[in-house]
Amino acid sequence: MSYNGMRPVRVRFAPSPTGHLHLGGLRTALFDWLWARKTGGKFILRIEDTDRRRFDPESMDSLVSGLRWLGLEWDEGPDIGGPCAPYVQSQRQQIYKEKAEELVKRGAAYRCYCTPERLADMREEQRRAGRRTGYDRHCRNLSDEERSRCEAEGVPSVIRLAVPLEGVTVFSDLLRGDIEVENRQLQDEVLLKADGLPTYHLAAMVDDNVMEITHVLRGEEWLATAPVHRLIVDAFGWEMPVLVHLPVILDPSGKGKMSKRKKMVAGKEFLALVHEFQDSGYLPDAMFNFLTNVGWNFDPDQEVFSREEAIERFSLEEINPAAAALPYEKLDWLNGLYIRALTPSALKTALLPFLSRQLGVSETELVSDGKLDVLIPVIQERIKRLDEAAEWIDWAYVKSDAISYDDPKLLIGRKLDAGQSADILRTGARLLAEVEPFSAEVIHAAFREKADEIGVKAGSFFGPVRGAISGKKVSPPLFESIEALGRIETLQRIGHAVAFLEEQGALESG
RNA sequence: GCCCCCAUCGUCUAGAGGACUAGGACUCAGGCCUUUCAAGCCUGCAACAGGGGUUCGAAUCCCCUUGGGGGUACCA
Repeated sequence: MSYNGMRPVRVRFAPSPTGHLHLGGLRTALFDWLWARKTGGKFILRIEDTDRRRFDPESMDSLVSGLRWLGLEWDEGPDIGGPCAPYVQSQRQQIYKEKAEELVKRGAAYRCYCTPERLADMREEQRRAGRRTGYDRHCRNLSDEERSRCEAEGVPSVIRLAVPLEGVTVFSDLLRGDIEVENRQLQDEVLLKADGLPTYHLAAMVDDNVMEITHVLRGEEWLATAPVHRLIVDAFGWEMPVLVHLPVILDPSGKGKMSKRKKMVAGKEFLALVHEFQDSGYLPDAMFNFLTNVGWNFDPDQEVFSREEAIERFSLEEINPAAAALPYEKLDWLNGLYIRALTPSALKTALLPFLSRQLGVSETELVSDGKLDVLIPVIQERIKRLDEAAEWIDWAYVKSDAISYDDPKLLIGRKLDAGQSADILRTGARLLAEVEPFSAEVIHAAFREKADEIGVKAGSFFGPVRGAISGKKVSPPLFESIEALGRIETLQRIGHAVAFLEEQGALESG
């Protein structure tokens, strides 16, 4: 597939390095990538760092690592170069300056000498008068004498676009069709700032042209300034790329654009930054699957699909122009699905950094004992995020005397009293002392047999043991847990539990 | 305020005039399974914002209202 039947597709993700990459940006990049891969075109990464004040040096890492995390490799970009290098706008200053001057010569733009103070006063006055705010075009009508006087005095200036005073500007959005805007609603936007750097309006149009971008995917927040971009492109006599304004991603309340700032909704803090999702243990494949289905739909009857399938089916025309909130619960569900689809060994690898951090045990130590190999397969279907694993198995990584039995119900079997529960625990301990080999399967069989023999329900038997070894009411399956813990440690914990029950009993009767 | 965009279950969505008694997924509720918790399976609750047109026929087309979102910087 190609643009105009001729040009190969070239799309670009053009973030500005002003902070951490958030999910909205990642989704834009994802759709760019999908389109490039589908069409056999190029996916380009371009850094739009034309705002010196908002520049954040750390954001480059965030951008790059976020994109890589999702697996969106680019074909041209700052780090790998390409035919249109450099791909960092601050390194392309000269070209914007020339292009801006060119527009001035053509009469499509003009120098403006207004100070920021005058602009601020003007806006203030407009606001007070209840009028529409906007540049009053003071410098558009400067006489030649005034102009040369300003130049002679060295008054700092910007270059502004000379928007037609009348008529309408029409541009086309792939998802919304033709959109018509009256020129009198438009501003004489600044193209080149006083510091010599371009604004987005100029820089993006110039680069999109120079880099032969065929499709521009960007956030819906750009829709309002698209007519200005059309005017700029026309002034140069260039061809307009296909515009695709992606719906904004709303915060979970469904109100307002998801921002980088932390926000609480329904008493819960929700994630917005890519690295936060990463740190919470979402799998890249799950995130890819999830994000692809927000604003676009793979198939109403198939929720889970591979990258290849997504590339195969993706189409720009099918993108839904309506803003959407992220279905976070669906993400959790999907992530759980992907976790369960992992091989235990792959899951172990993915889990190691999380467990190490949360359990305070080094990764080498975690790998050296065999516990994880027994435990991971049984917690696999119980976790939806990687960061949930630690709380399932933390009891296996503490000393036996660190297990607390404070909750009195912990060691009491269903329909049993404290004395009977202690007996049950002693029975279990006897079994565990002899069983050979010390494996979940064998232990399980032994316990079953004993339960039948003494006429105790499985739940009543296993419950106290579970409490004894884990200190928890809810734990991974009991027999794998026992196997992971090992015979000595298990017997020690049961011993402590029995002692605890006896102590309780003594206190009560005494 | 002004300009622009959008509008199907709580949420993500299918639906491009008759196949709609509006489908799927998540969530939630109930059930089965079961050593706890999960997972799995089954069942259920739940939507075309409102009003006018157009048409034999409208969730689908048009208009208005309402609601929501975006923009209104020498930020992107």
